[in-house]
Amino acid sequence: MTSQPSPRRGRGRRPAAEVREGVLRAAAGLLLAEGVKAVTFDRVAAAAGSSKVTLYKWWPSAGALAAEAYFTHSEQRLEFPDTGDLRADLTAQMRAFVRLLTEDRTGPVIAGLIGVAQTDPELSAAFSRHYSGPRRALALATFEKARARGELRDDLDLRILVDQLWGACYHRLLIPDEPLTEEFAVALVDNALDGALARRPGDPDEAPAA
Amino acid sequence: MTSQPSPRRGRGRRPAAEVREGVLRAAAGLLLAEGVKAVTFDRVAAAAGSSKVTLYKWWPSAGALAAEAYFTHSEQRLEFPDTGDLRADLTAQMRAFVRLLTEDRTGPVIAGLIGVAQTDPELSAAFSRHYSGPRRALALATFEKARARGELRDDLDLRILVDQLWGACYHRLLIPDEPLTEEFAVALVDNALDGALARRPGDPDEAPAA
DNA sequence: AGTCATATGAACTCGCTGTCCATATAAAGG
DNA sequence: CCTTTATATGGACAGCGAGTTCATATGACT
Repeated sequence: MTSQPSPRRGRGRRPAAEVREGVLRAAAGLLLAEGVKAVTFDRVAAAAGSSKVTLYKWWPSAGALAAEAYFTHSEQRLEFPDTGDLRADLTAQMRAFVRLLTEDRTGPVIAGLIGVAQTDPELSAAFSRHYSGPRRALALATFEKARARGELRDDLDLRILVDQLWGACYHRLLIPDEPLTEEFAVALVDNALDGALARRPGDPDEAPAA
Repeated sequence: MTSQPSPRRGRGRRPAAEVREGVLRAAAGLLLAEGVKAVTFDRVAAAAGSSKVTLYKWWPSAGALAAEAYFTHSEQRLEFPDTGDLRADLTAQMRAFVRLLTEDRTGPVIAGLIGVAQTDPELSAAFSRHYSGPRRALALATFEKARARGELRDDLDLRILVDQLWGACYHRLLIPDEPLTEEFAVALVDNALDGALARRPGDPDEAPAA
């Protein structure tokens, strides 16, 4: 009788894990359905059937709660293909990333989280720790391997390469002056690998501008 | 007494231009002093000594008001050096951009505006129209000229080059996993122009991956 | 001067924030 | 099994901002 987990569970203390789980589930629901702005302490508490006070105890800001809810419930695969052909692997990776960012729900959610992060340090930290950080590290590791294989220049700052590629995609996501497409992803990789210069730098005589 | 333009100007209609000017000035003050979050209709109206109703009539959202205030009062120079040496010009431009983004006030303000824009379509449109759009067009024009001079590859999508360069800077501004420095700007330009590959593509025979 | 357009203050509803209680109950200890 | 302690709960609260409505005062135009 008393061990039944549900029927009239209303008032007093409930196990912390159970409460947290319910709150995160409710927050994720609101986040995916209505966007970041809908994730307020008030609405999450109401949707989860919990008390606002409980939420304030565990999460420093609504943004941090939204971030944790998203990262918890979206189990993204963090994998890089590594076939030994950097251009092919990178192209596949960037296409997948663009596909993720242009999905109906995912794109706006990620953009919204980054947006709120600009005025919510807690969310910013959570985003770096759970999302952008690991991905950056993974990309870097892939580049290290490619460089060890001799595919990349030795004098390159690989971190900058990450900004050139992922940053370009985020740029089109966050400041949508140009469309974010898979063709963009493909051309982006080529640009980054081959460079923009017309004169191939292999030539000893740099053609003078005349 | 009654013709004095200021002392007891309280009640009735005032010239639209004068009101708008005061509102924008107040909004810019709040924006620079306390950030985007401080630019609310309530506070701007109070600071400008105007009525909230007036603000609602002219600006669709607090974000749009903040954007207009910023663009109006920050008269940025929209110039590109064009000495005929693309690498030097671009390096100068990116250094200046990074310097702008890392200024005490400007950086957070721009980041905040982009952040709010993720959930404020009006602000997003204003940002594109007044800020990112013109800058993108200017950069593109510079690249066109460089390409006409033969400095850039003919098959290049120049718009992507813009994303690689400016997008990388915005990336470090908005998702601060790595520092945004002038050294970064310099290396970024080199990366974009020279490419990341170790094999110089100048060779007529493209080395097959085997 | 008279008329019209409109900026104004005040008041209002609503939602969200952040914090205060007293209470009910789960978990731990005897 | 009973007691104690920790804590989740509902309710209430003040404060702020969004967004609207109203009557009024006054600049601008005829």
